[in-house]
Amino acid sequence: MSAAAEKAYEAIYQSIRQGVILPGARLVERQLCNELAISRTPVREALRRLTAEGLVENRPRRGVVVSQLSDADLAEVFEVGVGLESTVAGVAARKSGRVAQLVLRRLLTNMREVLAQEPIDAASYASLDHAFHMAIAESTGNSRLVTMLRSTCDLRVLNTAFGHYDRTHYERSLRQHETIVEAIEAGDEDWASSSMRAHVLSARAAGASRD
Amino acid sequence: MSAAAEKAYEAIYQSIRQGVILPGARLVERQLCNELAISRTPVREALRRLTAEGLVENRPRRGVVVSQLSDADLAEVFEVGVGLESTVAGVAARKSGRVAQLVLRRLLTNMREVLAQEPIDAASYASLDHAFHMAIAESTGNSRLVTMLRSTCDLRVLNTAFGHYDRTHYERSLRQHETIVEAIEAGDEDWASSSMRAHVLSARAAGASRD
DNA sequence: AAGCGAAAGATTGTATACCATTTGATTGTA
DNA sequence: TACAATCAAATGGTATACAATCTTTCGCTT
Repeated sequence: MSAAAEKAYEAIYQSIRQGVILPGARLVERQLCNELAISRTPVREALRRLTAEGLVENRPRRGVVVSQLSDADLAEVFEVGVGLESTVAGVAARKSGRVAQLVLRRLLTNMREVLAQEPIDAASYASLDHAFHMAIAESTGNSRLVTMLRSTCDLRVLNTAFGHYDRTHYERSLRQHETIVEAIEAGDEDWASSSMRAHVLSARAAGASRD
Repeated sequence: MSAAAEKAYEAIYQSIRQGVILPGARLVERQLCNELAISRTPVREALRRLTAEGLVENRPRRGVVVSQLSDADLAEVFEVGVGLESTVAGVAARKSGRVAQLVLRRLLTNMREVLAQEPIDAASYASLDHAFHMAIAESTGNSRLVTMLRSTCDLRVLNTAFGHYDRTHYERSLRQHETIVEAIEAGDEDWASSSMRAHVLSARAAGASRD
């Protein structure tokens, strides 16, 4: 993807992830062209890429809308997430190196600091949580795992954001994160895989679409 | 994706999967336009989609080439495959219905018939094997699992095709398929998941990029 | 003869024009 | 007033023209 198309993708992607454009909203090509000062071709390219990643849906001849996940959709995403994340954690336990593990430790520290505040800054925690999961994926050195996980994480973040989380939930999440890091540092594949699985399942049980 | 773009995608996709276009080959947009009698826009759209799926790679300003997987790439694909396929099998054990299971039985029968011949028709078995794995995925009712699995299956099929398989390998593959179906029919998630995992790992061990 | 450099050709990236379909509004009628 | 038919505006799909960049080749110099 080249300059203009990349610019369009990044702009739209960030707008969706940061909630500037809400689920259900319609994306009109010519409108995006004006805002970004580029032509339709790269805009369409960006939209198709977002479609492939599941962030938007393409109704033929009717334009694209930001994906609005039904309960069934969310269940699908979690089903993929449980399998994918536990696989990722297991591989990370086998293959992650020292520097990657230091990054994870650093992220844990930052998360603790966020939870030390009152009230809790949900957006900050969400951002750190996302970074945490992606850091584990990247530590596997498997670019395909990274891509797939990014897709499911983005989808989970789409229609929610720790809305129902209280302090208890956050602290449980942090404890689980700590366990996962310990398992990865120990190089214990099954332990890492299982604790990540438990982590994702508990997030689903909490009714949040994200952990 | 609409008419022309869909046509382009399907044509290029099939050409790659059936080996009409070999890995490493360059795909020139104008040339594809002439062959398909459509303009560049839908051709480019198809190429981007294939890029997202990993079947082709896009070198900016230098065109797209059919993906040629290195050993490291293949290892990545298998790492994803092991996790994804075992997840799929587990979900299938929980959710697949009677008709889906009958389809699997039918595929087993067909595979047995292929192996009853001498010499073994590798292409036929490969086709049935692919259908088998995709049928399990579809029986989960989870469209996202289907999409992801299709991607990894296609990649595995890309640079090989049972080249190193002898009759022993084929028969082992068939036995494993039978076990997987039994586990799914029994509704036993762990059994299904484990036997699928074993199946994929044994395929990797056999040195083939496909099972 | 070998190597470097410039120009020409080929090919991708971007912009725009045109066509087909959808959407919505307006007007006429029951 | 309610409904339906029709027409206009909006918008996505496709084709094509233009620009930027890469590749290759040909010629010049050493």
